[in-house]
Amino acid sequence: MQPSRFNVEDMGENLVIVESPAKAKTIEKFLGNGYQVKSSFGHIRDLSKKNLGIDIEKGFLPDYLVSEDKKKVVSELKSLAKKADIVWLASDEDREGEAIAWHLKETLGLDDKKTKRIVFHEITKDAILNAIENPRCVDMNLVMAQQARRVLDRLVGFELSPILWKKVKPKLSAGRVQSVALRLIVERERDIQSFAAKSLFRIEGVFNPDGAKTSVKVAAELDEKFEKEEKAREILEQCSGARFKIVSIEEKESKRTPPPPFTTSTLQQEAARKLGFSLSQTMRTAQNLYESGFITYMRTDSVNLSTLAIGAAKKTITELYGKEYSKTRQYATKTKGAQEAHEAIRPTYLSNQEIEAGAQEKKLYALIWKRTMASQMADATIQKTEISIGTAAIKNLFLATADRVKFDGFLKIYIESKDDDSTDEETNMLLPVLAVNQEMHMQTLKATEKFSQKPPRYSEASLVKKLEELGIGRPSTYAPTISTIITRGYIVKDNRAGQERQFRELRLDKGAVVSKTLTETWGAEKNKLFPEDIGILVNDFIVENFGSIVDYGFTAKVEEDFDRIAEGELVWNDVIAEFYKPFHKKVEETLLISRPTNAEKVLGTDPKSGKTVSVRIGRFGPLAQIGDSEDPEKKFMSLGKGQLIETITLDEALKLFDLPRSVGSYKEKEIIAAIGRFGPYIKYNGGFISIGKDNDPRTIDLDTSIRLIESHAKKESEKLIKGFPDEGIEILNGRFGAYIKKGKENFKIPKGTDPKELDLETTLKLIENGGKSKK
DNA sequence: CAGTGAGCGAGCTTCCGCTTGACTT
Repeated sequence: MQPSRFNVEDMGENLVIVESPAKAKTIEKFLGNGYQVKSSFGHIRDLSKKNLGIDIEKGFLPDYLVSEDKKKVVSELKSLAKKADIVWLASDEDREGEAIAWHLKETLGLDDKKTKRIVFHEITKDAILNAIENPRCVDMNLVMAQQARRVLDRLVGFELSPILWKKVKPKLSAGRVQSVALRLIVERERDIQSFAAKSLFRIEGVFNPDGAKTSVKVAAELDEKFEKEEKAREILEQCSGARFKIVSIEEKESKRTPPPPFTTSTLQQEAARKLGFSLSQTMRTAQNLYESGFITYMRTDSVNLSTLAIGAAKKTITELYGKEYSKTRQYATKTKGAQEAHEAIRPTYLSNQEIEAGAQEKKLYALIWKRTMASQMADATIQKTEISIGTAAIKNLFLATADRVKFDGFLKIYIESKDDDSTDEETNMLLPVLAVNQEMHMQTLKATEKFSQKPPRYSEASLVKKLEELGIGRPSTYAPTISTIITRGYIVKDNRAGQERQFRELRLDKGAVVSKTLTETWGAEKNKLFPEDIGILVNDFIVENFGSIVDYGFTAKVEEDFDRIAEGELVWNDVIAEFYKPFHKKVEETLLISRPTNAEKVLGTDPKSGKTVSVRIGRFGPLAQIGDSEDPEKKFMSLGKGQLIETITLDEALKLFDLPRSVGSYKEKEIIAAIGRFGPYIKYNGGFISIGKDNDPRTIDLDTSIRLIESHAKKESEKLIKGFPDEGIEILNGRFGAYIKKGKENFKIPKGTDPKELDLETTLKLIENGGKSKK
């Protein structure tokens, strides 16, 4: 099936190297005989990890090494390259891709004569054959721009992190991207803590055009809100018994356009909002879809669709919904610093509305299919009706609006979700036919106290959105960056219970205003990002000393320089030198100034003992302390979940010391209740039993504790399936099924083996060749 | 694998971006 111009005799042996193995497989099919397509699995070399991996004296000369896990790939590519007549470097067409091509050329020892650099924007036979006919050389300006990026990140990361080890705690980290992500979280938390909610009275009435005859209702809201309850009451009183009529009716038509196809960032956001997926879940599932050939590449910042895909969308939309639903659109990427080496994320075959795959894969595929299709569909036409209702009794007007979809267009299959989960207030989906001056009967009227909303906490997905807006980070690093600042203990992804708050409601009832105080729950958080004390400490330290690095515009600024290096207008190590001189000076200064990074905060005095109560970060995390450091009787307690040094009150700190507490005794042994690292627990007979969310260690009673102890003992007794005491081997029932335990190590049991039937010989064999599980 | 909270002081930790497996007690 191959075209004659590419037959074996003409071209000899050809080796094509791409970045991803899934891509390699597809391309090999298109090229056929004489072409072997292999993958480099991304970058093959990186800066040495010893010291900086950069010789600053020699103009920031990088010391590149083949990474340990890439040695196999590199040696395989080397031997294939030796046999090949031509090596085609087909890595992505962006800064990183160009660098990969150059590193391959250097590492494989390819000479210019037999090396060709090619790029293609879509994986179709035409595009690939066209690329092969138009080869070029490796663009060294672009490679040097990547080198500048790499060296800058290494300098920042490997000079800032050690300052933290010395001043705060070992193993901490800082970097151009992660430190900004942390800053966003810490600053947002402070905004939330300092936010003072204001309340306003909102007045809502329900009107009916013909008294009690029909059930058609118009819900309308007064065009003014009031700070004072008395003012709201006054309005309600004035409206009592008043005659209302329609003052105006306005009709407006508006269009809504579909959102562009998915990029990594928008896919992560929508999968979180619509499917409740975490970032890592989305990326893992998308990877599966990509490897099975269902979707295009999932790490992209491009909203571009190939002409092939646009054609397929037009055909499928016309078939499924009719010609009037199709509208061909080309989207332009607006994101800062986008490199657009790939297409948008879309189904490889748009005619496949559904696929055979796992449950998560199916759901994510359906989302991608709908979004891609919607992006090629017609605008929706919305008819908006605005009615105002007035009375001679007050100067204000009541306003009612209704949206009616005249033509659904793309809304037929896709509605984009919003970040804030504020529910839309009752809207009138259908307004009855009404006329100006028509009389309206007031059915109900009420005033409700509504509080202003605090700024929303970031979720993983909304943090990615913010980072992308700032041009910080890349599609391949959004999820790992957030994982890093969680692993460092800077932030947590957590749920928090809401608090109760009272609000007032006034209602007009038979001509009189009746008021009551009601209670609502507010501020509950699910899967949101919260800073931890150590994160706040590290952030403040970096903002104070290295504000320019965590400036929200820093990355955008250096990206401009990288672009100019790529254009050949600047020399890469000049750019680095200019940055490094003042940066390194500040590093040295900061190391010299020994400053107390961990000053304790005094909360007040313990009324019981008269001793000082303080909070600080200890060796094992944040703690509260009663009594000063010289006090031999001083007491410590770890802070609980959600408590921060910055915000904890004296009362909250004192409460911590209510635990551990003795619940009573059972079979002559004492039961102690407390809160540990894994949540609340009771301790009995030397063992720990988790008591779960439903029990509070401060109030748990003896009966409940005994029940928990008994059920725990029963579970423990069922844990041991079999034992070989002489060898110190046990076969146990664990969370993931049966496993073998020898000493402190665990071993797997292959599927299909009945653990009860295992004899010593096979068990020993399993231990010997069976994969040891870590830890 | 939980309740601690000082300690002799070797050698280690760490960045961002490109890619997939190996792995889960």
